[in-house]
Amino acid sequence: MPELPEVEVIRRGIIKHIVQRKVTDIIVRQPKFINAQSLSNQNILAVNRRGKYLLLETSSGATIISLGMSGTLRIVSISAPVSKHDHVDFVFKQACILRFNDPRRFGNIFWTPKPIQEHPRLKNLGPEPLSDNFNGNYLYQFALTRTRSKSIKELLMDGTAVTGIGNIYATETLFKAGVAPQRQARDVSPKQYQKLSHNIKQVLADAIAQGGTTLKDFVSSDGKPGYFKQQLNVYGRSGLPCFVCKQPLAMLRQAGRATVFCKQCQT
DNA sequence: ATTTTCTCCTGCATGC
DNA sequence: TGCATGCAGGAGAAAA
Repeated sequence: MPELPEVEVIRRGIIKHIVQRKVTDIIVRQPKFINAQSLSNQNILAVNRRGKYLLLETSSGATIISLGMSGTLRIVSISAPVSKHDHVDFVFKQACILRFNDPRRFGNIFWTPKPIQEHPRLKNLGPEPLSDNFNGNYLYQFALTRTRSKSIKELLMDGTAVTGIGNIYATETLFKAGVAPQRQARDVSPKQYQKLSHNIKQVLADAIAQGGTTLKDFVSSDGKPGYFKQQLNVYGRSGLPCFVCKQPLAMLRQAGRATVFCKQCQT
């Protein structure tokens, strides 16, 4: 499940292969992703990221790619055999193919003319967690003025509050900060928000450095898995002993998503 | 206005 | 062996 770090790892992996190159052909094998055609014959000027969205920018606009749950983008050779769920090929003539594969098809591909940030999917996104305008004070103020009864976990996963943090990293961050996931966002203190925002940046930066988190199927653009999984403290470890206090980790469901946490270490 | 549920979808684990 | 069931989950849309 690509979250911000995985998308960033992919961005860094593909950029050198496709920037300043022209897309000469686009093969769409799944009708859902027909919008990919809009990139035809255009030159890629930049490869950027906004939250979990990847932006292939051209002089007239951008193709916006969301990887959903299971989407991957790989750089493969022109003659690479097509396999199952290879839904889109962006062909760069005599260079390579940027290949989009997505078994669960939760991904999306859009085209937007300039200005890119006005696209409905991007317009209402909160700040980038790794940027300077995301900090403890911002989060605290947001919780106070923009939430009524959201839990802290739900706040971290609310894209309008801060973008790119998914279930894995929200769960991990709360453990690191020692904050119980079910607590009301409004009741978390400024000091704890300070710690949370710091931990968010740390965890995300760490995960990027490790090449992302591979649970089952995430691979970067060159096919390599990420190694952050080895640093996961709680995610996916329900019932297993807490690394700190040895008590079995608890699990609860918030807004439909599983949260694993330690009742003793997180208060 | 906010919160819950539904909807995409496939693959894998479980249970009979 | 194979079938049905359940779950995972990002995020918009619809429903409550």
